[in-house]
Amino acid sequence: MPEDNVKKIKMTPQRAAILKYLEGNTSHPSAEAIFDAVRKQYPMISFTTVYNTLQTLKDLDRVWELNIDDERKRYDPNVMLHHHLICMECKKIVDIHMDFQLDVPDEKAQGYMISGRHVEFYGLCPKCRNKKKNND
Amino acid sequence: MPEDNVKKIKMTPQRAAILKYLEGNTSHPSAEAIFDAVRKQYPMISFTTVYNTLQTLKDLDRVWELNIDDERKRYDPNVMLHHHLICMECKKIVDIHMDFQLDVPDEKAQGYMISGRHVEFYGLCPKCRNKKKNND
DNA sequence: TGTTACTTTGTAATCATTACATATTAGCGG
DNA sequence: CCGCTAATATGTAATGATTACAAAGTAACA
Repeated sequence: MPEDNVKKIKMTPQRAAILKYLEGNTSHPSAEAIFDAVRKQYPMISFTTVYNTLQTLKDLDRVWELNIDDERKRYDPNVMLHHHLICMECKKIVDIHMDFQLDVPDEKAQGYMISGRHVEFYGLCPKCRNKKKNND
Repeated sequence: MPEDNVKKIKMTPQRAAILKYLEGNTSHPSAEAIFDAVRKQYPMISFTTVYNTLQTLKDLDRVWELNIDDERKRYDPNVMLHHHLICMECKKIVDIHMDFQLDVPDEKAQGYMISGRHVEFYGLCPKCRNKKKNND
């Protein structure tokens, strides 16, 4: 039978609520955003639980911790290779699904063993472009 | 005559010391690393001055603030387009000078105006590779 | 159903960074 | 060279995100 390659974690209502919120979520939420969202369904959840759960999911490679936002960590349940575009104004992050050629030849790798790659694009989202335009 | 395209800032001993430390520096120092280094030559400098100066230099596009390290901001005096490789173990960052094709077609840009791009590579530096090996 | 290791919770601590009030000074005009 | 003023430096306090910890609770296995 096909092996289930998703490692088991002890399932709790809190974790279920967090996982449900993250499932298919492409908003790249911060821990706080996750906390606020989950709290609506599960008011007694604590912030620490959100952090603990995110740490656990990260260790199991079930979420990706993004450092792209300079103000806070953001989390992405999509752990397949993809890239991101961040609005420098409002910090909204969207996915870029493109297959860039990102091979680094040994002589440029300086002895590092490279295991991950990620392209960040910086710009202005449609809303913030408009705001800027109207302020001119 | 050729216009000097470097905007003037009021020069102080503190700023001179910070600039001197950053000049040609490829270690991608944190604010704390800059503070520690500059303090050796200029013991009375305050941490706040380092942050203030970095903010000023950032506004003038004379340094690049990197969010690649999840623990702290790192600063890079080289503002020409280049990329980075970070050791997931010790957080050492090295430059990758390569010219990747990173154009995003309009239909993938989701209305964003893209003005910057940056590739992050994750891996293990030579030292940390060895440590890992010896622990096996 | 009992046990136990794993989780949750709340609070306190930590760490990086920013805010602010006060003292100092670079750089300009005279 | 001198004096003025806006910009800067300093120290301390505040902030905000994240982590540590101890005590109480519970999922999941036998």
